[in-house]
Amino acid sequence: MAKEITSKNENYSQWYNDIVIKAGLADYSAVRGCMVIKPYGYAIWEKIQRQLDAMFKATGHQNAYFPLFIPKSFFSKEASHVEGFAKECAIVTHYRLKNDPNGNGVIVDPEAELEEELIVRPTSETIIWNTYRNWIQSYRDLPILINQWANVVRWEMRTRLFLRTTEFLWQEGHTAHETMEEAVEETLKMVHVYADFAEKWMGMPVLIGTKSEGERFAGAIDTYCIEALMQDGKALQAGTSHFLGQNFAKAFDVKFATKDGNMDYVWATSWGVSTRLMGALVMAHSDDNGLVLPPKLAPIQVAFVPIYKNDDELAKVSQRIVELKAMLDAKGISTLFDNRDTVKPGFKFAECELKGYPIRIAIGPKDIEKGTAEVARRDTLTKEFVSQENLVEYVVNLLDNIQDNIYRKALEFREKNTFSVDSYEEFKKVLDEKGGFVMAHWDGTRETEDLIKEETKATIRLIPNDGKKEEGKCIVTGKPSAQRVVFARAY
RNA sequence: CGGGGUGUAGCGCAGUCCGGUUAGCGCACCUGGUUUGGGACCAGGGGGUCGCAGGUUCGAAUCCUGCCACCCCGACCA
Repeated sequence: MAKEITSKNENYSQWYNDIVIKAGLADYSAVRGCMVIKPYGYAIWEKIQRQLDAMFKATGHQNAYFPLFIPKSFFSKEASHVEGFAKECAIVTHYRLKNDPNGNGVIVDPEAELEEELIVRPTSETIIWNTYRNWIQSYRDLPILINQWANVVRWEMRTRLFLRTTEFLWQEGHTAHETMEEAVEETLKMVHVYADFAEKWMGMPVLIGTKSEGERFAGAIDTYCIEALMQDGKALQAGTSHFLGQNFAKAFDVKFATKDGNMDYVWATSWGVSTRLMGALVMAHSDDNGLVLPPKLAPIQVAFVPIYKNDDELAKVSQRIVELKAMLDAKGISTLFDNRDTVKPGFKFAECELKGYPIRIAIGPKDIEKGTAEVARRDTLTKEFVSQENLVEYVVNLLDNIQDNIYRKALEFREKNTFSVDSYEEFKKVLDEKGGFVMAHWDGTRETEDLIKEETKATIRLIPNDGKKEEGKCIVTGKPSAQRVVFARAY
């Protein structure tokens, strides 16, 4: 098979592409900027979806589905929103093809032009708020807590598998509230749901904070986010939650009768994570041998590899594996018995590592004799002989252990790559030599933010929500600052 | 949208500069056998409109013109 992976140190982006392609997560497609998510990759996405969906339901949300197409006029209703997305919208102008009279296949039928063009949604605030107007008359109709799983299209200049593609899958929550306090609370609640998910399920530590003006969602009053650090020292925004104030309610005229008989505009939030999380997952944990998956999101948690020299041995080994597999299955562990006779064990071992199965168990004739099994863990690449009697318990514990260890490693990496600097020179030096998160004082102005971005390519990833107040001076202007903010070069 | 690169079998490539049998190689695939505790070996076999369209020529993967696609780097963005 010869699935050589480019070394991470040699060429990080090639390493990333190699893993995505060779581990079978995704494939390039015939369409520019669009990818095919392959079954193994999609299985991971399904696990992500299942857990997040449960968390949304547990916080009182329901799923619904809104149209892919949005009338162009909706976009002009919220000024900053249009400005944010106008440059990357795909537009439907016609609804019919016809045979080319010159015989060159089909052409767009010029007769079939739409009266009003449709925008392929880059996000759904406009269509949803246009709909909510009809659903909300009184405070009794509130809150509305809806989520949708959908695809969206943003016409990007440059694409990267999972991290940035023209079409991607995501979920977007859109809620409507009676008061500002309630909407703010919802916004914060959901960013914490994301943080919880990232840390407990993906094994990926994240910072929680507020976006600066320059990084804020188009149309939001405040954007909260979770931000993770990738192994190349670049930051990756992994989820956002927006407090939209009354901006969309005003744009779409969504008013409600309050308890005291007045009319008021509805308060809104929206929040989302996308298949970009898949990219984050790859870059957070994987190594030069391939993918490393946290057990909680691994489609296959334990792979069995039989070792044998002849049919007789195979029969004995298989029988034992089937029994052990059944015991693990009964514990809710997803297992694979790799009994292909077309490849050798060594090949299977390499493949298990490439695909990131957290645990691999090899059983051969000697194990049958001794009542043991060779248990290898993907995260540390170490192996140990375990007695078959204790195997189930051992595996159950080991899966937890691996989940913890992956998180701990990532956390350690982030801590080692988070720096505090007090001068602009030091700031640039750290960025160039080490990367990572750089904590520095900032005077809070858009001008300084833009200047730093222009000169160093680093952006303010977030203003920490739990940030310790600390008097200091802006590294660029020397103006007073109340707390450090997090800078980084980002994806 | 700027810069660079690539397009030849499923994948990775050679061949292109300097046109000339039947377009090669490795991996993968198929058949048979031997193998199987870290990416097996031997033998045989199948698979190609050389990205597309024109042109030059007795003859084009190779030269010329145009187009298309994808990747990488940058600006923009989740």
